[in-house]
Amino acid sequence: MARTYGSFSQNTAPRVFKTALRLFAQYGYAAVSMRQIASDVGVQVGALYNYTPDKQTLLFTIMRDHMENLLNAWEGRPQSNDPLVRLKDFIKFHLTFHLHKTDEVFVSYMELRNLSEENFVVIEKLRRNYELILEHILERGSNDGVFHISDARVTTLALIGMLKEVGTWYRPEGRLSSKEITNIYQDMVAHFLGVDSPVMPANR
Amino acid sequence: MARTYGSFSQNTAPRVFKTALRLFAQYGYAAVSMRQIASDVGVQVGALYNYTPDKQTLLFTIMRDHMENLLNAWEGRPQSNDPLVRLKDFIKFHLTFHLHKTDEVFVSYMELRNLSEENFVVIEKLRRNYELILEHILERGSNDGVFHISDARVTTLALIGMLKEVGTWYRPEGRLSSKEITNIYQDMVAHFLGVDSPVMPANR
DNA sequence: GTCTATATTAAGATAGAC
DNA sequence: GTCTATCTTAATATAGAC
Repeated sequence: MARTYGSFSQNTAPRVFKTALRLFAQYGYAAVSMRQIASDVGVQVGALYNYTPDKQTLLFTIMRDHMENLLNAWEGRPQSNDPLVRLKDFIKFHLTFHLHKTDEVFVSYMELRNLSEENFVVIEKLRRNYELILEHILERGSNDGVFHISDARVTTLALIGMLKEVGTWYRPEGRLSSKEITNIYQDMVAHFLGVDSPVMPANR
Repeated sequence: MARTYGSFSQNTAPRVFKTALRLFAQYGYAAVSMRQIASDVGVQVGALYNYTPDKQTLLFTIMRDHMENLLNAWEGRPQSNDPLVRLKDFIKFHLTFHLHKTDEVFVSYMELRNLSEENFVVIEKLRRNYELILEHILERGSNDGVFHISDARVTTLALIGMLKEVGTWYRPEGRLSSKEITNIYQDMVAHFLGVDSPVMPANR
């Protein structure tokens, strides 16, 4: 491929999105300028507009890609019929994904209000679909008598809150590994849902 | 008091801070301009600078006042020596405060990264002090054998996540009243901590 | 205490050269 | 595909009149 105007080109597209993601996570969408993104990528500001029609679309693309990756990754997994196994699978999946995609998760949560109305609708629907995965697992387990839940909706949201919180304090070099955290959470949540016997295949 | 330049003045100070709080909560600090605040207050932009030296201080003042109100309100309460009573008191206090100060809570959580370095240190310390209230209650209850906790720090953070989440979905006109939510949470958390007997003085 | 006017800086986005 | 240069708009903050 021919170089254009003396600059390296074929890697720019992914670098634009990665840089924007990192800066949005650190400073917030509204506080980051296109000039700052360009500077960190190592191009002039005009070049960015080869990769996005505007700043808003840059944010939207980042959030949509993340949510679709998340949903597709879950759908692509083998699904157990046992509610407790399914729940533990979900916790492991959620934590693995979220502890390794901290910027994406943070931006997708924090920048909802900076989406245009039409973009917000799209992202909110994807987000809701993800919450429904957990909600359905809980409903199923509750109906089967495996989980003991007083108010299903409140319990779902409380669990989501618990799981979301992890992203705010986890550090790869911290006291607990992502595997240890997963185990603690799996036990904590099972206990929380009043599961009778904690006897389970280990390290599922 | 004499009116100045044909305008009403004595109410402006609180209105500036209330308006800024509302707009920061809705659109985010970086996305809100001083002009927009002035317009909503009903003054010209220059008038704002009678009440704050700059925009940053406006944000800092809002966050500091909120955190100090929160801590002072807790300190001013009678404190029980029974860990479970204390825990339920804290949950009730937390939810009552947070369900009625949604904007303050939201801004204090979302805008941390828009504080200047020196302002961040002050707010972070206040935030940490608040978390420590719950952490100490759990430690005490754990030592007394009333609560059954595997990892104290993770449990504290999980609980904080659960409690924080409430602010994102509670609506005064929603299905559950703030009183009902409080009861559900008190029971859920007690169960979560493995408290043996749910027999408690009601509506504490 | 508030106004109008303005200084200064920086933002998003585009045009046209290479 | 990227550059430089520029258009247009809007931001924070200040000065001085009333």
